[in-house]
Amino acid sequence: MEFNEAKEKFVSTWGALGTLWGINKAMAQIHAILFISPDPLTMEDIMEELGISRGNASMNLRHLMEWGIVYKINKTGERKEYFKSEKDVTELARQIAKERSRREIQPTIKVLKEVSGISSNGSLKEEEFIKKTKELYDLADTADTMLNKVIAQEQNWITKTLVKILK
Amino acid sequence: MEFNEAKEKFVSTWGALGTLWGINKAMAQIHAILFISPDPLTMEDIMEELGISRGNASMNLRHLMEWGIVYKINKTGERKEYFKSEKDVTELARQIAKERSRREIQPTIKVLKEVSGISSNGSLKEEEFIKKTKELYDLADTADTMLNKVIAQEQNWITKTLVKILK
DNA sequence: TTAAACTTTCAAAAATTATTGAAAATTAAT
DNA sequence: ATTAATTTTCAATAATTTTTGAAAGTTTAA
Repeated sequence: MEFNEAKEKFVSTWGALGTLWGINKAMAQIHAILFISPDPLTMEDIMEELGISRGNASMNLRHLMEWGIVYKINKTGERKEYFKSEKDVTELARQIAKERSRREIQPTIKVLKEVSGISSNGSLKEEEFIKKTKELYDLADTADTMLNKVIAQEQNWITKTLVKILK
Repeated sequence: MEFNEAKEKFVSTWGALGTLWGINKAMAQIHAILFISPDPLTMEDIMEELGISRGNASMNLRHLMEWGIVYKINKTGERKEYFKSEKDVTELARQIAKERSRREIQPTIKVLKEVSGISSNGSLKEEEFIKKTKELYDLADTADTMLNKVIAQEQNWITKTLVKILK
């Protein structure tokens, strides 16, 4: 496989994965080309490389910046804006995990806590509801805590060791 | 908050979370009502409770069965089919993780391995491509391994302890 | 301050995904 | 074998999401 084929394969796979994760294709693909590019790219570069419109590029770059995984840079003496992605994969994983926890897991945990807190009238239906939503609450809370700890900036001895042992 | 309000809130939150995770709303909501129901439900019950069509219920029940988190049961002497969900949250998490790993992470890992294996012509572009896709490969592989180990059926001493320590 | 270079916004169009509903298929009892 | 109960399939429709493109907005330099 030569470079261009590999690049296309990578970009389209990254786009497809994004789609499965609720991130739109253009956003994931823009991230992909920035991630593998040794130099920052302009909006024009991105539009051309992916064959997408200016509006699309602009909006998705904004989203990527909101996620904290793409930065805008200005080259002195140049009018155009350049974009580059977070290059450290650990940091990338951390940002994504953080964002997903904030947007998805935490709101869900909040609702699970609320609804599992109702008082039961003693019926089987209500007892079961409370029991099951409590169990989900515990699961989600554990998962979220672990996600945050494992990904946390300061990797402590335990987690570092753990990664080695588990892998 | 009384039971019906709590139930609706739970069902709709579960549906919304599913959507964010690339699982359609009906599928997630069907799972939700089965999960909190003390008894198995018929397709009719599900259609009525969620206000969805027969075709929709049928297809999404099939998907849930493919995911291994809903089972069909037949009551002796009854024509109708009943459905019940996996009730053990640990098992639920395990099945979901397994399915996602199989459908999403593993195919991605495969592509990353392929594309990072090309031979470079020595240019900065190609060197960077190989370096970055290799890093992603390592990250995805580590994440997948950990996911599988932590969720694995036979929780060993290390993981059990770990969950306690991290939480 | 004007003009050129560039970016953002957003209504409309296109593409994708989910849902319906009715016909076809299946199942089980008579 | 026929019928009635039930489920599945799938083409058509509806809903949602993404993308476009051009007008409006910004920024910088002269």
